[in-house]
Amino acid sequence: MTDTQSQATDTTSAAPRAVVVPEKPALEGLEATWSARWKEQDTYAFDRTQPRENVYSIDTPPPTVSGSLHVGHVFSYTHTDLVARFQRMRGKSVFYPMGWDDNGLPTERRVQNYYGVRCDPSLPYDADFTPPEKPDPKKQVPISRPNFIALCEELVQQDEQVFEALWRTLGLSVDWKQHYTTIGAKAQTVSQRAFLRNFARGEAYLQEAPTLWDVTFQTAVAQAELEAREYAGAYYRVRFHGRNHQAGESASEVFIETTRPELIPSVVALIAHPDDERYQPLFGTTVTSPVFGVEVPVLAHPAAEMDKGAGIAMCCTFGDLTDVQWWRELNLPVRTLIGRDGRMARETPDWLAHEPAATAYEDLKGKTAFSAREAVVAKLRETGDLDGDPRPTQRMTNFYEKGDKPLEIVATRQWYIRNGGRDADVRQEMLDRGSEIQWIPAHMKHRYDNWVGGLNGDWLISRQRFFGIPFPVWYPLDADGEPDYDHPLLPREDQLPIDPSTDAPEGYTEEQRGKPNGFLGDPDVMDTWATSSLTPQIAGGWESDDDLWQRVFPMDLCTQAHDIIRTWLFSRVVRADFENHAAPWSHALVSGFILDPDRKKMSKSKGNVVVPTDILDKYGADAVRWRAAMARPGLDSPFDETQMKVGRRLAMKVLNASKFVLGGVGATSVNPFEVSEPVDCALLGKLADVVTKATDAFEAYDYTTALEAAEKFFWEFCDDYLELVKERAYDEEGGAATVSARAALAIALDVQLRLLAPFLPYVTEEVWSWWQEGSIHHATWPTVTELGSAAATDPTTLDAVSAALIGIRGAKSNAKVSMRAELSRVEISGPEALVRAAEQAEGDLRKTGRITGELVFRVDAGASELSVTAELAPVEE
RNA sequence: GGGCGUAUAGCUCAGCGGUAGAGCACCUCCCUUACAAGGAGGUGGUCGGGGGUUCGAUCCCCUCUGCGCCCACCA
Repeated sequence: MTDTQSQATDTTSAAPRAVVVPEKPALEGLEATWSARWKEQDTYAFDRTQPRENVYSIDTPPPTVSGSLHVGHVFSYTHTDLVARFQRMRGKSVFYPMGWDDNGLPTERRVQNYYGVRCDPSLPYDADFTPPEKPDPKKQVPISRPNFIALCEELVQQDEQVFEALWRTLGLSVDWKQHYTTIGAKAQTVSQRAFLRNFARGEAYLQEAPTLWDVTFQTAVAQAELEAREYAGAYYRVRFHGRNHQAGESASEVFIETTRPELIPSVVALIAHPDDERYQPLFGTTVTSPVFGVEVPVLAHPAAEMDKGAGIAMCCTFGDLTDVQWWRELNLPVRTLIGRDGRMARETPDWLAHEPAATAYEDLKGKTAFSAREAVVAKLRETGDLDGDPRPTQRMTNFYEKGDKPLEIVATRQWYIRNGGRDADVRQEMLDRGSEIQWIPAHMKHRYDNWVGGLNGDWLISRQRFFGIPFPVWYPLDADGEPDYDHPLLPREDQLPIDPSTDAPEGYTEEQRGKPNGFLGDPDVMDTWATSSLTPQIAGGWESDDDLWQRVFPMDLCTQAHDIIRTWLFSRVVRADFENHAAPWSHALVSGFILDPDRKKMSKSKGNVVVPTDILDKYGADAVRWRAAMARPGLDSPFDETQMKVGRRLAMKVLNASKFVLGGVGATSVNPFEVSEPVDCALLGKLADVVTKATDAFEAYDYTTALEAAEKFFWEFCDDYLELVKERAYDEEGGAATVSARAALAIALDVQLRLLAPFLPYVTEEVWSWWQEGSIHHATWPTVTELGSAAATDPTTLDAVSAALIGIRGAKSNAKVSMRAELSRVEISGPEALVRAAEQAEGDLRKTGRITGELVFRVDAGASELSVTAELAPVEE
């Protein structure tokens, strides 16, 4: 323990402290003052000398720095911080790093818009390049890949400073020395090392296969990045022609329904369900496609649904994922027409080389899917093979979550990591790992199980982009200059990080790049998730700082909102399972979303985003944190600005009440032995219950209940107890009763500040600095023991006294007189226990209620609660 | 279509076997030397509908309905 800690916890010392209470305490400026002080004093530094059992380690989501933060982020990150601060006060050395996700497509897009450039990898590096002064989004300047990367790195640094400033203002107790970025050297080394190991163990593999492809960004995307959206389309009923076969009675034509007639030239089969009576005669025969006259078989497969469309489907390579399944399971040929740019092949493919296909295809060359559709439909009308009018439909279509055109399926060579999508054993392993984690709230585990159970393929990690971590892989070229993908060349781990586009593999020289018998660097980069799936390893010093790693891994907590369970959370489980044979953390805390007041998700496109800096400026960090803490784990919560005011009022009240206790009354002695009066003991008894409740709640990650308990007590402390003992505490003559009140006030304040410190780090730190040494954030979390024997007092005494006081105030309020009005007679009646309890505070009630006449306590055996009647003293004219 | 969650005062939410709670809003009053970006007091709900279990249900079970989210769905 440090010096500051032992001083702060020295609550039995009665020695007077130098107390400096400001004349007019204010919330304004607290963030600037204290966040600077925390930075300067390294208040939240991780003490890495502590053994694992004294460490609490946290894996936080690295925010996408090229994106913008909204209140939802602020709330979710606050939730993590609440737990971090609680654990720190409980005596744990908290490992709380922060990373920036600066890698990947979002940064590329931001750079393109910000500077008005685009990456053209075919261009040479230009050392003198400066971006255009006025970026023109319509005329982006093409620049080389190294120039482009340089701009990415530059902009990302600016963005990161803005983010760090925001997090510091919010008061996140991050240890900024434990900081990382997903494009940084540390992340590159870890990503490449983990990849090499996955490859060596067979968990990562290269495969040419149909892949979901975004034609705008021209990159492959993973299942986890899909988003199903409504998309307008139409059903076209199209005739295929039967061939002359021996069963002369069978249909000479068959109709299919399709929403993508432009794919007719790439049809490879018609497929119906094996049990479908209607198509039994056709199985094993062939039909020819309309317009193009290509002959294809009619096949049976159970994935065909009888009640969908015409019950018989056209299988094209590739229109959708069912096509991929049929292609794979029925061994169909590949007839790809739509290319990586989303356009139809510019050369006539061989299966369309004959007539009438060749002529028909001439018009489709190089067209987008959309215009090709129009062209094919026109031809179908000409030949009469379109039956009836197209029927409009809204259907769900897969999009890349960041894209705005439907995904195509293109056969490409990609890197995959096994995740259970194709292997029941691996899948079960991942489900088992999920069961090792304690989910908060518990039902979020269903999301995880649901996702893992529904995987339909391995995890595609390669992206055909630029600003990302390269694959540490080269391929040897044969005598013809063709790459041998089956025998990749790999670096040693001690050479990492490497860039295969600038580094040459061992045994080769740079001159051999791209030459026959030379080598080729893998041109792709890893997807961001392939790196952020390793945040525990990156932050925790895996394979680079074993001492640290042993102290922090597996981690205690990961936090995230529920939308990234399928991506970030799951992918970290996969990586840690393969590499470390462990779940990466013991607890997963899942935050809900902050919705707009209409309960819609906030999004930039809807224009309903609340900018965090605005509300931080307006209400202060403590108020915003208070509101965040009111959102329980996993529950979505609508944003309501008026609630910030409530948090602000609490923060303000802490300042004022503290000023009164410390400055006004001058109560600073926190010696529990001085507390002797029954009411004062009852206060501490009640406080003991609050401490227990808040502690239990926090240990169960229920920060909201911990806050509610502390806050409720605090308001009662201010409104009732403080009012009640004010006069006695002020009492100039002193005496045991005064000493008792002052000690109770000081102890209660001391404890309450610590209970509130995780939520309101600024005001509590400010007040702490008036009378205590060191930071409150290193003070120990309150315990019942420190309250002394008074902790055992029955708190109902205080409740009875409060009820009497409220009754007295109620009488005045009903009479519409000032609280200062004097009372000539007051009678407090009710059940014996309550009356006797209230009677113990007779002096306090008399003074506080300004009772000048008689104060009668009368037992009314029939009553269930206290009642108060009061007579006003005559007012002098 | 599958899964999960949710339905309590005008709003945001607690409660979860014993005839309803908080904060905000609203109404009334009070400038009481900690606090007027305050304080005191008060109005306000057949706890989504229907069944069932129980001496008793907002709380447990079944069912229906609404809302939200996740997944699947391109014939």
